[in-house]
Amino acid sequence: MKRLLDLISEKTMQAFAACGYEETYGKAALSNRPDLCEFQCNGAMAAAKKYRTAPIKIAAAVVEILEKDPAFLEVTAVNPGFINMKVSEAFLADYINQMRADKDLSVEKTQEPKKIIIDYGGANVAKPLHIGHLRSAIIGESIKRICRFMGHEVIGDVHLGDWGLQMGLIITEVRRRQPDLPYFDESFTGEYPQEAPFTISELEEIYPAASARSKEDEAFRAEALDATAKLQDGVRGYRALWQHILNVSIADLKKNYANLNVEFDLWKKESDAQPYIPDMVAKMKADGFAYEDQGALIVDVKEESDTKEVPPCIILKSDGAALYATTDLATIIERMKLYAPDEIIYLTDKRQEMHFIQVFRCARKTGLIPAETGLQFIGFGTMNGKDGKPFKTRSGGVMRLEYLLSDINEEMYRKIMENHEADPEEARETAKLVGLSAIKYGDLSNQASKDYIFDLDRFTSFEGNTGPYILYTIVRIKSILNKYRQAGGTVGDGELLPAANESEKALELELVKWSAVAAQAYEEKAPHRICAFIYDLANVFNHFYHETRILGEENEAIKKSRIELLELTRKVLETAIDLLGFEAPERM
RNA sequence: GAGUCUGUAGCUCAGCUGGAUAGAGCAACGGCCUUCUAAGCCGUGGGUCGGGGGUUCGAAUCCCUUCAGGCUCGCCA
Repeated sequence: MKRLLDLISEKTMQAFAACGYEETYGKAALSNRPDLCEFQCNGAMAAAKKYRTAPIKIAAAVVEILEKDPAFLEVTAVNPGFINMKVSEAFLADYINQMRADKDLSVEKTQEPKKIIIDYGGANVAKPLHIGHLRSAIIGESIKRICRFMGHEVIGDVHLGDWGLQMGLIITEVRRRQPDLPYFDESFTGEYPQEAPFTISELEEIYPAASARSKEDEAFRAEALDATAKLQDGVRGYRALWQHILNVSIADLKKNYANLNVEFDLWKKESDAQPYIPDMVAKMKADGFAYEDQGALIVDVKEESDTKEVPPCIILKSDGAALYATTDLATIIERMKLYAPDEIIYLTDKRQEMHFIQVFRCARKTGLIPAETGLQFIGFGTMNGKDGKPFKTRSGGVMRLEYLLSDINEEMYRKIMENHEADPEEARETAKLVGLSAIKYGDLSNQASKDYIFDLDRFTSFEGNTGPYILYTIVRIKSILNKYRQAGGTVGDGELLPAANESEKALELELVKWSAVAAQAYEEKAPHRICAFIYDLANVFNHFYHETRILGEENEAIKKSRIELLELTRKVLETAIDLLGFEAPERM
């Protein structure tokens, strides 16, 4: 379905052409002066130079043609050469009716669906999710949903870190504590127990303990390195223990991500890529890309046009071990083999940008990936505390996500109960939805690439530009629609009449922007565009709500029309927040 | 040192493919609940868009320069 702005542009461009000017000068735009007009065209100023004519004369000639079009309520030429337009209420209502009838609410889905893998989340096995994992999960989930909404086939992959020294450390610590377990008995040939020898809380305590010990105790560290090597070599007992660690961790991670309304299609992990490494390395060597330098195996990825030093991509350390880049490259091979995506998007902290530049260049240079397959890195900024420094708890540690969420839920619950009487059970559910909206909207309303201040008090205050404000607006709408239904009314089968007042027209004009906003959010992979839009939409709606009687309207046709306008507003808002990864309750 | 990102109201942020008077929220102050949820609405005050120069009819937006801060710069992830 064509956008309203494009329909208007067609008219202005035709008018420019009819006056003898190049039609590209006639491109229309949204007004930046809503007090003067709804749409504007500034092409007369640009055309003036080429045609050596006063811009106001050009504008006046164009206006003369546009005035005859019933789509416009008002078209004026203003000095020095602006063309200001207001559309007619009937034209607008007609467009909105078409939008209501459109299954995608006017959003143009892609003509060429791509298969896209999004690698986000950044979770590690055996380590609890903490604040540092929040942005990747929230932004990644939203971008995944936006891509999917635009018609692409999207695969979200959490891609767990499960293969480094961390695993050796845990295994060694478990051995230190429970040396008699069969996993450590090399002569053991029977079936290992089904039950893991630790719970998730124990596991979460084991890793930091092991990490600390390895820094003090040389022998322990050596043992952990040895355990890591043995695990990677496939020693049976260590593999079995590792599998327990995975199982226990993944179950816990799934629960935590579910609480965030984050859902992965794939739970792949670093270890899955390991089988691809030997052949990959051999091929890079054979093709002459990889060579030894200072003991390490590297691939040069410098390019002529570089303005800065791009260090070579290290494939193998001087001790022969694989590292981050190796695993990422092997993962690309695995993904191409298993899924053949058209594009892979990586979402991590922006400080990893150089690493991905190296990996991407290396993958292209060595032919791991065809030229037409896209590789995109999206880096997000740091979450800082109110002091502008990386967010820490009062005691200086990193805060676990679980605690953060339960703190927020508790605070929301308290506020709900304080505001009005509510059923405690329903209030708990509502608190979860509202709390999640607070935290997600707080993050997503900022540009992802910038650092941002994580201010819990502000996010949970539910005043102003916040998630709860958006939800409140939706709840107001739902409440009216429910009352209308309870009184025997039906929703979705009516016609929108031309707007009867300014605030109603303003609401319609805002709704019309949805298609362009969704497209831009997708193009830029920018959820904050959606936030900005729904905040505007909520504002315009609340203004309308305040000015206009809906259920109290006596004229039935007008009442029905307004109900339909509310229903469309609700649909757009709920579609939009779904793309941000949260949802609205029925009441709050 | 090189590269890169950021700098907009007291605070937190939009706007940056050039357009008319730079927008929100918070905080401050003042109104609006017998009427569809006041988690709301309306209003007041608050800015040389870090500084300087340039391009343009027109610059927060593009170019140059300068200052301040963050981040990155071969065997961590």
